Amino acid sequence: MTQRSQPLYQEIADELLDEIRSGKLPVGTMMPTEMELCERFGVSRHTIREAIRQLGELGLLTRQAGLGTIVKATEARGTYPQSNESLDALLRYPPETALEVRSSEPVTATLELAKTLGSKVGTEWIKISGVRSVQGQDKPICWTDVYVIPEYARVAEEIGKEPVPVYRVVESLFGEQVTEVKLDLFADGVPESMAEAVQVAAGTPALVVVRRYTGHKKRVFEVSVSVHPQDRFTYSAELRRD
Amino acid sequence: MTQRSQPLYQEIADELLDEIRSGKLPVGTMMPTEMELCERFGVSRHTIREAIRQLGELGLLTRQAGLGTIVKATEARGTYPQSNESLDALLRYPPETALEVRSSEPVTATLELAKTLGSKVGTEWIKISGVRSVQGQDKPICWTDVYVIPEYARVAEEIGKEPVPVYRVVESLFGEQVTEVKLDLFADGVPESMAEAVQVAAGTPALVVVRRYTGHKKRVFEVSVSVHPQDRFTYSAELRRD
DNA sequence: GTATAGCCAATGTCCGGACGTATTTCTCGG
DNA sequence: CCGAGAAATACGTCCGGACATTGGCTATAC
Repeated sequence: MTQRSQPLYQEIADELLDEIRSGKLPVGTMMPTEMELCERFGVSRHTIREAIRQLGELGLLTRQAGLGTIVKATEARGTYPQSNESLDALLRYPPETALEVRSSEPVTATLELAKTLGSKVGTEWIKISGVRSVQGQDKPICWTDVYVIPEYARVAEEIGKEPVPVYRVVESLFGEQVTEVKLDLFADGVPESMAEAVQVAAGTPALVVVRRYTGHKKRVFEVSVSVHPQDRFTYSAELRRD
Repeated sequence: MTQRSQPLYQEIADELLDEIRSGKLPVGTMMPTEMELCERFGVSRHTIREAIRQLGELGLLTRQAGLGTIVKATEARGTYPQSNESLDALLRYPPETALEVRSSEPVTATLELAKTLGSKVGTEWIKISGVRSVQGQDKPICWTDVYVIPEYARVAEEIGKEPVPVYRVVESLFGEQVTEVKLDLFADGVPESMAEAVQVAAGTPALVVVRRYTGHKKRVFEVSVSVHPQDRFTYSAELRRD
């Protein structure tokens, strides 16, 4: 029976993939049912299920008992995963750096700040600001503004005691686990307000890294904005094909 | 039968996972055979295979016909995958942009260039330079220097004809498939040599994105260095816990 | 008009069986 | 003792069957 170079289920998966890619089975539409595919290919339900499973694992289909199988995408999902690393490493959080808190205060989100925070105008936050340094080095690697929800105001007292990221302090004090992080990197000039603290001239090119942390309560509970003057920090990533 | 909160195969997978984690089934050793597990748990081979498959998909086991099932790891791999996206999207390659080639020439890697390229001093490259623009917009979003190995010099003639990334042109002309990309992002000032082309003042803050492409021949075949003046490009990523 | 219950369709779980392919071990012959 | 072939072991593919769970639609009752 299996005298082919590929198993039957793989051949069927490939054929269905071609149909998805060609638009014959468009994104958003229902696939034929398992029974219809059994008839069409003249194979058992088991083989069809395995073929569908292959496509599902590629992220092309989603299946719902009672409803059916829906085409979700035309291309295999991230076949180029990030390397296997912890969240800290994935975020390229500067390792072994302590945040030296310079100020801590409640703020209300203006239009511009709301855009940065990804929150609504008028929302309340605790803003904790300071410089982050690598131990043993003269110049700070960045200025950081950390915004946390008022419920977690107490982290301000704990930050800086250990060289750990703020989200880990939140995690340990309040049990809020990170489920998602959104990351933005862009170029800007170092604002005058923080130039002296990081020991550069105002306007010096800087890499700005914004990290928005969402927890299991489905809300953004922390946003950090780090301003790295040029030559102090490089964000690096490695993407590998399986 | 299925009056439990979890399917049988999931319960068995969980139990086996506990044994792997506790060291009762150490990394590097053989798991019990399918038949042994059928007897032990009093279930069908199908159910055992599904349980094993779950652990296999987590990267904890590898299976070999004729040999058996080997414990490979004690922890599920990378629980913080990058979001499900194609390579283009993962690289945050500016979409629908065409590279307008301004120059193309052979270069020899100086010490500084070798550092950027991740290659040795003295190696030969073809340097293809130009601006990248979004169709319909006035200002280019970046200046790009693309370095390819001399073997792929011919891409210079093809670049810019379609709004596709250079590595895709290489792929289609020469069949070299990307297996790995290393990505660096840092801040710099726009050099005087490219300031006019991107319509900013020299020294303007810029996000510099270096992408190094390795192919299946295990060598870096392309390096691109894009200089994005401030306010023209943001690199964004989303990391989610499963 | 709305809510609820029932029915049907579609996927999910689990059983059993048979044969194919890969790997290792054992046996027999030179 | 060594090599070749056969047998045993273990996973991979594929078939068939049955029942459970999920989701949507339709009909009926209030």
